[in-house]
Amino acid sequence: MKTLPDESVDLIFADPPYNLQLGGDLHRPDNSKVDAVDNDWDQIGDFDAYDLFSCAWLEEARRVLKPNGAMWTIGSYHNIFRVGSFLQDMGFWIRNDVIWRKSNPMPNFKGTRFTNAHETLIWASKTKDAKPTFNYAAMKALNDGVQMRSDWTLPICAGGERLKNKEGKKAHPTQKPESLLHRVLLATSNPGDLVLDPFFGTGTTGAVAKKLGRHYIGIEADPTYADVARKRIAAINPTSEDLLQVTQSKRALPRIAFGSLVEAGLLKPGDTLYCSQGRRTAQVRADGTVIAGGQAGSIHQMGAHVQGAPSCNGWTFWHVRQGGALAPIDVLRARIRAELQV
Amino acid sequence: MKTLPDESVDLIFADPPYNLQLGGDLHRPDNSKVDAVDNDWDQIGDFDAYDLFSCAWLEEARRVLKPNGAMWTIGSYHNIFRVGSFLQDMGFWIRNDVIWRKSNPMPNFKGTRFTNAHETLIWASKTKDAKPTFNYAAMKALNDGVQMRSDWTLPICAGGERLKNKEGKKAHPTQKPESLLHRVLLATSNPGDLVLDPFFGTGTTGAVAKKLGRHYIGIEADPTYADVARKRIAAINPTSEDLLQVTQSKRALPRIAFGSLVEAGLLKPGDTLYCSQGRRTAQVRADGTVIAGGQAGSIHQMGAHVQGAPSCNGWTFWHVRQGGALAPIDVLRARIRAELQV
DNA sequence: TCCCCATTTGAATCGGACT
DNA sequence: CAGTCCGATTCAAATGGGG
Repeated sequence: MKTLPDESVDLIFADPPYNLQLGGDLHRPDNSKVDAVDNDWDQIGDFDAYDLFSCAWLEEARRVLKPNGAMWTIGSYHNIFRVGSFLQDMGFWIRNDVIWRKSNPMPNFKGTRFTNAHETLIWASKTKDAKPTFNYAAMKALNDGVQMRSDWTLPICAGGERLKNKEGKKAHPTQKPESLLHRVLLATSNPGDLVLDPFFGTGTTGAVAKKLGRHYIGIEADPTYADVARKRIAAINPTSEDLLQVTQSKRALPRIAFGSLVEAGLLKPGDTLYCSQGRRTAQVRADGTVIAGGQAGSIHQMGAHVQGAPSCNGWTFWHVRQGGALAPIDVLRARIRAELQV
Repeated sequence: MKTLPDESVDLIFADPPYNLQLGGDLHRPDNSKVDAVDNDWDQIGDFDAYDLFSCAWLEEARRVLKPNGAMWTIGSYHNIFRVGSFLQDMGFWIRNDVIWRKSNPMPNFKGTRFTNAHETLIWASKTKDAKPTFNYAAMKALNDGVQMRSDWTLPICAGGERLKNKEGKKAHPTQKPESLLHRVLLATSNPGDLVLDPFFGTGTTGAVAKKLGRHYIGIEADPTYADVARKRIAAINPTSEDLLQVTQSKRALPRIAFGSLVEAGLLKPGDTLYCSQGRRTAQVRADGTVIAGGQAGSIHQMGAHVQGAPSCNGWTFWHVRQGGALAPIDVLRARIRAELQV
């Protein structure tokens, strides 16, 4: 990076080591072992060492970035707060933080935390007054005609896209999906621009840059990764129709948990639910379970329980009293759905 | 906050001002503890005051929080990276960063950025080794039976929930939705706990705490906001205690020794246990150990032994013959537990 | 060729009570 | 405080084999 001239690149995408601090081995409930990121390159050290490392590469990034260039970084809660603070301290101006919302994250196997289902990207310009590229209309088109939001729901890199080594194992433990880079490059660069990735890995940034007609520079310390990246990018046909591809955003009908009704205040803990006849009742608890017939469980389980049935759709079985009459709780769900649809 | 005793609160929810630069109406507290700031950062002018302010209230928060208490903060990209870094520097241990994904955010009117559609929360414990409350099973129940993720889709505070002043304008510019606090308090506190909100505003934290049977302390500098909060919370009827019980994790259930089953006569020495396929067997001994694969030990040890697995839950691995079919010995444990309840 | 079911896997700061 | 041992704990998507 030191060899690059000042103010020479249009966009930097940096996926630095996260400096994960893992304990012992982690096993799934079926006793299989999780293939964790325990590579040496991720073990930077304590916060002081990581801060020194971060400042060093960020200073170089700042030097080589054009005045109106785009600065992107990605990270998790382990490192992103530190990187974000340094960006601000150095005078970068944050335009957005963007959430990569994983559609298929790894679960929390021990039941100790929320599923770690996202990573955070930061899009910054070099200064407050800079005029970085932002292809607003392209983003809107990519998002079915409505403004692109700061949360992007994309699957993790798997299947045929995931590069394997000779042993059939993943070639890199943290390969990013091309869809993510596609959106980054399409949004904040133009064809012919020069893109720099100082942590190239297996070259996702280069692959997408080539497909989208951007030039690229990739820096990678590990020769094995660099070799994989070279072969990968060489196999890409730059004149293909890939240039026209856009990732489709899937907008499935959102699933609504019964607990959402309690959170939203449409139902309160202690409220009574009735069957359509009004003879069976259930009481709502704070976590979205209900008590009926002396047991606690979901609206579906307890609907089945009081009927002695194998299953039950609680949304249509249980009712609330509305102005003297009984209305199925499905009408409350419809109200939540209406709010969620922008 | 200075008047509160050390290690006295179970949960802190802090919604600090997001940025000194933008509002300009952020006043540094007169009693800010400058000597507590031991960071040696090379700060850029505008962030200095905000950092001093942040460190001051975070240090106090750390002092009053119980060793196993929960620390929550919320913010946007303007301030959350700084707050998150300070939390780490002070020794807080981040458990999750959580994304509040707004279903109805304000659009970006000028088309210059992505719609700012989320805010970031940080859930941290006081130290790495702390054992904070996490109601895993309740969160899973609230999310329709699947593990709660780190991204929460909830609408912004609007409609009847949004407090208005006499002129019909919003009483507070950044009132948080009760649904957000509901999830925070339900996940990481228990009924009877003491919740502190050092930036109380119009009292959303207090309102939800009262509804969920948590005690609360709210600190608010602006008397107008404090007045709104007092009236708002006074109008709330607390929920009766028994309905605040939430789905319990199995870890919270009383522990039953396998030997209890032998003592109670549910199993006899010499009885045979089977794996679910019936191919592996074990023999029960009088002291609650079993013999399998030529060795003797606990049901867990022998379950792991015959599978060649690192560990095993013997309660679900081993079965007994009941009327021709196989049933896990866990059903026998359930019978003992039911008797203990009486 | 298609459907079904079992298997595999992904940036993870992943337990806790008792001796 | 370290060691021991009980025993709780997973979701979405891709892959691959059998019918």
